[in-house]
Amino acid sequence: MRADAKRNYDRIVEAARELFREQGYDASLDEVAKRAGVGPGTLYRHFPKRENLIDAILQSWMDKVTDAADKALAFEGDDRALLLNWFEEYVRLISQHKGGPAKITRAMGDPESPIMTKCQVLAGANARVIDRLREDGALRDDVETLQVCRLVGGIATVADQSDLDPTAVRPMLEVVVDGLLT
Amino acid sequence: MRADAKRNYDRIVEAARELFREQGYDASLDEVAKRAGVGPGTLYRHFPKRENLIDAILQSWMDKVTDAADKALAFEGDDRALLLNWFEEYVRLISQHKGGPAKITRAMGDPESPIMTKCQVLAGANARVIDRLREDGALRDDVETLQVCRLVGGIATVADQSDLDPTAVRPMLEVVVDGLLT
DNA sequence: TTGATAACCGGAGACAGTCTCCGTATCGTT
DNA sequence: AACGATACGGAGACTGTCTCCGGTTATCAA
Repeated sequence: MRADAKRNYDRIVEAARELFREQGYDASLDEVAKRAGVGPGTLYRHFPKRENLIDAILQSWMDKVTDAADKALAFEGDDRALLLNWFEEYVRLISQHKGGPAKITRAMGDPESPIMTKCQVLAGANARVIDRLREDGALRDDVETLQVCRLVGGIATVADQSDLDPTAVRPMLEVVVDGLLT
Repeated sequence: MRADAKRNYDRIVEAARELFREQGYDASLDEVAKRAGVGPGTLYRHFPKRENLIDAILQSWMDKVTDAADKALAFEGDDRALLLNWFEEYVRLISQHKGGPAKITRAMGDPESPIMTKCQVLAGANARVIDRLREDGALRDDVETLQVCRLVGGIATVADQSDLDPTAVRPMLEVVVDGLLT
C-alpha cells in the first residue's frame, strides 16, 4: 500500500469514527469524505460498502469485547447476576453508535456482511459465557448461543430505535435471563 | 372532501398496500404515486409523511388485532401455551410487511407518530392478555405491558431484518414466556 | 537525478428518493 | 354558465449513493 493511500485510509477511518459517533451509522458517507479532506471516489475505493468502513472502525472494538467477556467470567456471584451483568455489557458494547444494534445483530447471520468476522468475535465471547453456565447446569438445555445473541440484540435494537435509557432495558434483560436459567 | 380527492386518496392507499406488500414499508413513495396514477404532489398532500400512509393501510388491521386477542383469551389450555400462542400471533400481526416490526414497535412510545393510535390498539390487545394472566397469578408481579410489547417486538424486529422463519422465532418466544411466568 | 509506470486522487455527474411550489384543471354551487 | 374553492401534477430543488476517468503522485530502476 502506497504511503499516501495509507494516509488517506487512516484519515477516512478517523473522520468516520467521529461522524458516526455524532450521528450514528447512517451518517452521510460524502460528509465523511469531506471531513477527511478526500473526494468521494477515494472513500469508495477504500471502502466499497458502508459496512467496510464500519468494519475498520470496529477493529479496536474486538479487544473490548473479549475483555468484557473475561470480566464477566471472573465475576464472583450467582449465575443470575453474572448473566445479567454480561447482557448489560453486551447491550452497551453494541449500542455505542446509533444504528449499531440492528446492524451488528443482522450481520451476525449474514455471510455476505463485511463485518461478519467482527460479529463472530462477539458471538464467541457470548458463547464463552453461555457455555460456562451450561457446564454449571444452570441453563436450560436447549438454548443456542446465536439465539441468545438475537434475543439480547433485539432488546438493544428496540432500545436504540426508541431512545430508551439503560434503566428501561434492565427489566427486559431480567425477563430473558429468568427465561434462560433453569 | 371533494369527489376526485377521495377517489385519488383511495387509489393511493390501494397502490401503497400493494407495493408495501411486495417491497415492504421502505418502498419508494414516488413509485406508489406512479402506480396510483397520480403526481407526487397529490400523494404528499394527502399523506405528508410515510407513516400517514401506513396509518391508512393499518385501518382494517385493527380489527384483526382485536380478533386475535379475543381468540387468544378464548384459548383452552394452560397459561404457558396461551401466552406462547398469543406472542406468535403478535409477531405475525406486526410482521405482515417487511419493516413493520421496527416501525410499529418504535411508534409504540412515540406520541408524534401518526400510527400511534393504531399501536395503542395493539398495546391494548396485549394488555388484555397480560392482565388476564396477571389476575390468574400466573405472571411475575413486576411486568409492564409496554415492556412485553418491546420484548416481543424486538424479537420480531431481528427476525424481520435477518429473514428468519417462524421456526427460528418460536424458541426465542419460549424464553420470554418462561421468563414472564412465575 | 531522472524518467517510466503503476497506483492513487478527486470531483463532476449519473442516478434514485424525498418533498415543494405553483400554474392549471376540476368540482360543486349559485 | 360562471365563479370561487379545492385539488391536481409535474418540474425541479435537495440530499445521499456511487462511478468514471483525466490528471497527479509515489516509487523504483537505471
